[in-house]
Amino acid sequence: MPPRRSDATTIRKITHDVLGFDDFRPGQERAMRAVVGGRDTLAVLPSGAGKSAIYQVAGHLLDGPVVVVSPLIALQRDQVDRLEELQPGAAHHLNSSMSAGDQRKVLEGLADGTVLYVFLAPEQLTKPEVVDAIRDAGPALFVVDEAHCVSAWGHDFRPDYLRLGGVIEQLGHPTVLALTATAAPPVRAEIVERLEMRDAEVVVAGFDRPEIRLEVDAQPDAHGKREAVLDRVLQLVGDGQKPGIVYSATRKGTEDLAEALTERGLRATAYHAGVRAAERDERQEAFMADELDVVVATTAFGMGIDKPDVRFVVHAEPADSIDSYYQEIGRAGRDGQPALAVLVYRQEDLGLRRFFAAGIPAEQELQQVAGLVQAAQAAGIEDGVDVKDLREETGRGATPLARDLNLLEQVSAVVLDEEGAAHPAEGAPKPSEAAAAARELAEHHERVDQSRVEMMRGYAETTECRRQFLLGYFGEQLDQPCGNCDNDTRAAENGQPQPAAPPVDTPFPVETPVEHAEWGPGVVMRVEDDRLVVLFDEVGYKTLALAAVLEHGLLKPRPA
DNA sequence: CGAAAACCTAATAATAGGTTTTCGGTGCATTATT
Repeated sequence: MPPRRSDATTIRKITHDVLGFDDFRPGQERAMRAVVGGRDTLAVLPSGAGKSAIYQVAGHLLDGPVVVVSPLIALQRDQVDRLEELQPGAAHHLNSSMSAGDQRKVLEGLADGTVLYVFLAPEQLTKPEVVDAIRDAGPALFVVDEAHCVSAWGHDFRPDYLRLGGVIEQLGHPTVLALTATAAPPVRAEIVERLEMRDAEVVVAGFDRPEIRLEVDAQPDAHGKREAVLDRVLQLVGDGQKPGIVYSATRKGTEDLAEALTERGLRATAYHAGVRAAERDERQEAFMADELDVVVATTAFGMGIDKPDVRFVVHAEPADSIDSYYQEIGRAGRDGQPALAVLVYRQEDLGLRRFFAAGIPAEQELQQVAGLVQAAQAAGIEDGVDVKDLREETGRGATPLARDLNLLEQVSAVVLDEEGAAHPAEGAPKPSEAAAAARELAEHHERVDQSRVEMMRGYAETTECRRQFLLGYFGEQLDQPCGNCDNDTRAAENGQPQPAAPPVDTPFPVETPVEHAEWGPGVVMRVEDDRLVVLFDEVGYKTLALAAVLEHGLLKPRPA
């Protein structure tokens, strides 16, 4: 159905009347127009760029409620509170922290038109009564907030993210709006694919954060690294550059660093998922209220932290990808004032990231799971196999089992019904064949994930402008070295400013589609003096020496 | 993959040194006890 009022004037008027502002952030208006015009849209916009304004304005112009999928209950609450000020009573969340009665009231409110916005986690959409209620209300817009979770969490941790595409279909495919602050091109492609977005408009804007200075402090050993982290934080806080966040890869690492910083007189605390909920909330609130100099945290600390005056983010270990790293350092300097991102780097620390990126399930395990599902049907069990039963029969944990089932589902061996029970797919291959196909798929994921870790290494070890490296990873070109990273500063001090732009006569400029004999099709992501970074469909990111490429004719241009 | 803990060993007392084993991140929902 064509929208009635999608013109720019109307959008501007609604934005002014409802949200009270007249100037759009980059990309914001374009995304609004696409959504109001009924087009599926992926908006990659920086935090604080008013992503929620996009669906708020659309909510005013469209006919039907807005469904917002949000990964954390805490985020749902924040967003409902914010909307409450603008449109009292229109926004509600729906999750297991509510009484059954309150949950039912929200669904009834959707039916009678009093609830205009509903915020929920993807797990809610596995319940048939929730999906039915939303479908019957005729939703106008389906929003996936923090949409990178689809790719980052869907495969094992929170598999219901991978099923959102099917849910959207069940809802009659309302317009889909996916929102995220960072996503490299392959992550964008996966979001569009998994959500089954049609003819998606992709809006990417405002990636650069020039106010964040980028530094890497390379350290040879564990002790030196620890001291370097502590010294740096003490010095920053001593200079009044606070508050800040220190990221560590392990819970134990956060506890150790927080204790050491406290001993040295700072107001520091650890934050990770092992801290009990009430205590975590207190620590987060203390940080927000400027009662702490520094929070030492795992990745549990982040989404929803929108504090404008964070002055530094120090990493005691590298992140698992540049996507994650950029998201984490992006929490600094949101007020636009200078901020600092330091990665204290040891090569060995990439090992943990490689470990998490690894893990191809044994073919035997996959075969066992596929076999159990088929055997149940052969035995005449109509309801399928419950995931809980599979856990008992295989003795495996929830996370690996979820991954196995996802893989088997993707190779058309297993389907999961609305209750979450597993059935054999129609015309399912034999368990042995399904297992082989699933393993192959897992190998593909692993190659890509490992290549993302390698790109993190590339960032840590590059001698060129770090901002050009980061932005290049996201497919954005920065023509000049930024002058606000350690490499550029060092070059300037040595009287050898970084070379301006890559030579224009390179045979494979950025964005050239190429073909490699072994690795297949890919796209050039980055060009340096003597090497190329190519993103291959099958194996992820690869760095190639330009000399070898030219000498052996490794790459051929490919029609786009 | 790498660090740290746990477990050995060789020796005749306490502990240094080597080998094996374990562990590591993110949250929804649900259910069983206080």
